This record gives sequence, C-alpha cells and structure tokens, in this order.
Amino acid sequence: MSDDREAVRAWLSLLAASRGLEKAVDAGFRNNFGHSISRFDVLSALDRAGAQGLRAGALTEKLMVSDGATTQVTAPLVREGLIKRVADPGDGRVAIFSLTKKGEKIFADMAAEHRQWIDEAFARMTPAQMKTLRRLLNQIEPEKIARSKKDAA
Amino acid sequence: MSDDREAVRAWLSLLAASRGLEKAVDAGFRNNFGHSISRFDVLSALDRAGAQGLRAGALTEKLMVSDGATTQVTAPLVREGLIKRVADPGDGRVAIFSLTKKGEKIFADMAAEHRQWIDEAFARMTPAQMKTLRRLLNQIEPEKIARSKKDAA
DNA sequence: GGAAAATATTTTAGATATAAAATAACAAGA
DNA sequence: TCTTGTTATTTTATATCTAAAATATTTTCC
Repeated sequence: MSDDREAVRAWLSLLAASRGLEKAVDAGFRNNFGHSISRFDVLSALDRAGAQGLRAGALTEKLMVSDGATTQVTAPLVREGLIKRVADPGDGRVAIFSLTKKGEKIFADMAAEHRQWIDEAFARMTPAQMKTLRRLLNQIEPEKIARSKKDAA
Repeated sequence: MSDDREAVRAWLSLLAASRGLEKAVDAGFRNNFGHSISRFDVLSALDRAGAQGLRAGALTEKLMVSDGATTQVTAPLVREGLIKRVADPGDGRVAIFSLTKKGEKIFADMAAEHRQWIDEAFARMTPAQMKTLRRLLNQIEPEKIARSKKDAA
C-alpha cells in the first residue's frame, strides 16, 4: 500500500476543500452584500472585539495578513461607514478600528447568511465528524516547514 | 453542548490549516527556488500531462483559476524557459503548454522538497488518520452554497 | 531638553487573482 | 464563399496580497 504519499494526498485534499469553500463563500458575499470575504473577516474580528475596538496591529494579527493589507482592506469599509477609525488619544501612532451601528447590522446579516451556507456545505457530516475533522486539522504543523537554504545567506 | 456551531468551527479550522500550510509552502518555494506556489501548480499539472502537454483551457481547469490567471502565471515560466508554448497545428486558436527539459528538472527538485515539507508538517498524523482526514474533507459540498439573491436580478 | 532608537502605520511597487471586453480563429448554413 | 455565431485565448481594469521603504510618533538615554 502506498502509505508513503498519504501526506501529500491529504494536503491536496485540504487545499481543494479550502479553496472551493472559500471561493463559494466569497462569491456569496459579493453577490448578496457587495463585500469580499476579506472584509467579512475584518467585520468579524471587530465584532468580537466589541466597543473598544482593535488597534491596527492587533487587527493585522487576527487577520493573519500583512500590515499593508489591513490598511487597504479597512479603507473602503471606513469610506462606506461600516467601521470607524480613531486615533488613540494616548499614542498618536496608534489607529483604533471599531464597528459602527451600520457595520454591526450589516455584519449580523452577513454572519447569519454565512452560518447557513456553512451548515449546508457541511450537511453530510455529523457533529462528531466535524469535531474529528477539527482535531485532525489541529495536528498539522506548518511551522515545521524549514525556511532552509536562502536563510543561510 | 453547542453542536449547532460545529460546522462554522470546522470551517474556521479548515481555513486556518490551509492558509497556514499554503503560506509556509509558498514561502519555502520562493526562498529556495524563486517561484510561487502558483507556478509550482502549473509545473505539476504539466508534469502529469507529460510530453503531449495541456491546452490553455485544460490547464485553467486543472488549476481551478480564471483563464486570465493562466495567461499571466505561464508568462514568466515561458520567459524563463521552464515551459514552452506552441500553437496547435490543427487549430490556430489553441495554445499548448508543456514542460521543457529545464522545467522537468526544476519541477523534480521542487516536488522532492515539497514532499519533505508536507511529510514534516503531517508528522504527527498516522497514515490512517490522513486517510480519515481526506474522507472527511471529501464530504464537504461547497457547491451547495446558493448563489441566491443577486442571481434573481 | 534633544538626539537617537524603537514602534505603529501608511505608502509604494510588484505579484497574482477575477471579470469582462477584445481579439482571433474556426464552423456551418445560405 | 460569405456571414454569422461559437469557441479559445489574451488584454484590460480592478481588487487584494506581500515586502520594503517612507512617514510619523513616542521613548530612552545622556
């Protein structure tokens, strides 16, 4: 039995499943709300943060993207009034983002749709299987991948 | 117990695992070979296709990207001589891509590294667990996500 | 208090993606 | 053979992303 290629097979399945679902969810958000999945991620992070909001740096970490990406994805959301950006009164370097009332409402609508979409996509799985899936996914260790060669330069 | 949010939880885990691994693999390819994971995907598809190569349209399907993306990602690979593009003798509209000798060699090197990276990242899982993971991932149905509202327009 | 270092964010340049329009080539019927 | 429609690909415009440089602000140390 070719157990020696199972890891790559699992990785290809993982990539296909994730890309497929991400593409479908992104299309759903764009079609129904005119926003990308990236913007939903921002709203979601700010919703969890509540009234006190999040600093730009903290938002960057939650989104797991670069600082430049955060600046760019927040810009249209500020422009459209879904989130607001205020300078920290104590530290002039710090920008603090939080949801506006309008943003809270739109996020609630998006989250409800999102929840339904995901339930439909996972309909063939039992809750126990979903837990198993999560447990398995948590065993993957991307940080084990060596930065190797060029790093020696 | 809150079984009613398991699907979203599983989806978030799936997204985190996939993005994390994809980011690590992409960084590895860039550091060690100066190519992105997208280019590796192209080389991989053409390697599987063998000497006869793939039409642009077929390549687009395998990559699960847009036709424009295929044009753009193949351009630097042609320029650097890893793949070649020839017009179909029978149908002037058709472009056929295939690996060059240089491309075959570079792909072999990249694939070997890739295999090792993935083995390391999945080291905590048994082959049986990897199979279970694949089986669970294959039950996800992104196509179930309705294109709803805007489509009615 | 002021220069130097550290920190937080934005800007810029380049890579890669999509969607839609444009181009090019083939096919099929009058 | 035209002309009309279809198909295959590329081009263009726009959206995001990263990495690195630039900017702005605060902190630290003399």
